[in-house]
Amino acid sequence: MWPMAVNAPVIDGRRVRGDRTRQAIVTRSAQLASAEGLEAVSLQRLASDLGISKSGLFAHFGSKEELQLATVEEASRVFTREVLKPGLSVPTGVGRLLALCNANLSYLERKVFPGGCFFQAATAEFDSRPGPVRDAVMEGVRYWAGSLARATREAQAVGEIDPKVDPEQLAWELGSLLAGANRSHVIEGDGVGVERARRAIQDRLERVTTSSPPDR
Amino acid sequence: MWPMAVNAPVIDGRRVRGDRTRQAIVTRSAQLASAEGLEAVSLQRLASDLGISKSGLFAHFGSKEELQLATVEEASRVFTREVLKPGLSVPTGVGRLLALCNANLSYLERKVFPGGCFFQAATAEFDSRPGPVRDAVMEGVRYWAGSLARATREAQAVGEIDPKVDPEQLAWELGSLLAGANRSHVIEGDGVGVERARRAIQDRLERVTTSSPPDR
DNA sequence: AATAAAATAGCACGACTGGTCGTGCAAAGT
DNA sequence: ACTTTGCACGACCAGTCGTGCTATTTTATT
Repeated sequence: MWPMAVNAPVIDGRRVRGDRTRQAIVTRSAQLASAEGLEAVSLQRLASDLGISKSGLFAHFGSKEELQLATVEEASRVFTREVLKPGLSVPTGVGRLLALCNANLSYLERKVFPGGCFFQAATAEFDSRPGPVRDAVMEGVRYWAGSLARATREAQAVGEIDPKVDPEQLAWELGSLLAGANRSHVIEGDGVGVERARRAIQDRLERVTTSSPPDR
Repeated sequence: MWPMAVNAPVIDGRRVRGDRTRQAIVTRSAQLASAEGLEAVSLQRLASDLGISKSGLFAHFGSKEELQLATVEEASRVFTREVLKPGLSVPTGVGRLLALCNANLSYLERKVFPGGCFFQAATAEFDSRPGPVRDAVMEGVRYWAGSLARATREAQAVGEIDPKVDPEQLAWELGSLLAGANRSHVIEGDGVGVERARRAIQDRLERVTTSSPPDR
């Protein structure tokens, strides 16, 4: 009966049904928003899509902005689970850097969000619109960029990347190539962009990787 | 008095004022849409911004979709004037390829569109929304990607780029780096992203440029 | 100066928006 | 068995959306 019940958080026996509904709402909201935009997903649209009433949906959030914030939170959880966690499970070094990139590309290929990367869509939509939603989106984006940069610095620190390269610059380039993969993947539909990004990243990393560990 | 009147097309003495108004409308529409999105710019918003009535504005277009199409057309004209024309004025070769990239970066720095590249914003908004507007946006995007690819192939044909590199791959990477510059420029506000892109492109081109013309 | 035509303004419409209200129902606690 | 609590519902609000229809003003031609 309950649509898209994901996690039934039976904390101490209370608030079972409501939380399941709420989880289903933010999950579907994130999916729709990745394709159509956060603002384009109206309460009516989302409610009828889930088979519930608009007011029943709205009761879970004090305002539409809070629904949007909850949606961004949900997207953050998904991104962490699907990209950050698998990437960071690889030991520090060029391997981890590559794993992060590949996890991102895989997350695009598997269409975890049907409209491509949620944060890329949300960034384009809210970049020039100040407010709490924009701040939440930006926090996610910055965390991802920071993770790439940190992984690059660490790979350099363990001697696997030429000490002459600027790690921030390298991380920026990798991030741009990954973003380009998302763009191509969404507008072309096929996997050409992802393959191009994979090759570009492989090339770029090979060029800065030290052939052998320094002191051994 | 007339805001941003560009071309006053006094063809045979008729339709002077109306065309100026129409031009002012699409110009402002493109500016606003680059920052807030094409759909977010309502007729009311645009009309009051221009100091005219909503119905007076609407009379110039049969529907909102036609206004959006006219806006995309205007953005195409601006992009051609500000990026394609200056870039293609440089002779074929790596110089032209670099000129195209630099023209794009300059167009970002000069904030020709206050919300960053119009087509990048429009792509993100309409990528998953079929229709004439999406088609028009995609045509512009594909033309730009095609121009980059053609310039790359030509530079290779005149022997300035290593014949072993895949020109489509190289052009894709340059396009992604330029898109990354726009993203950074919009969300960070400063010129760091543009500088990163400039350096990355310089590096990437230097690496594939043949040190001297082949047969001489 | 008179007239035709074009451009703009005024107004109202149906649809939809985010948001509030009171009500009913099902489960939990006593 | 009775009460309390939480969740979802339908009806409704004021406001805005795009879009027509009609009037009024402005311009060009005679």
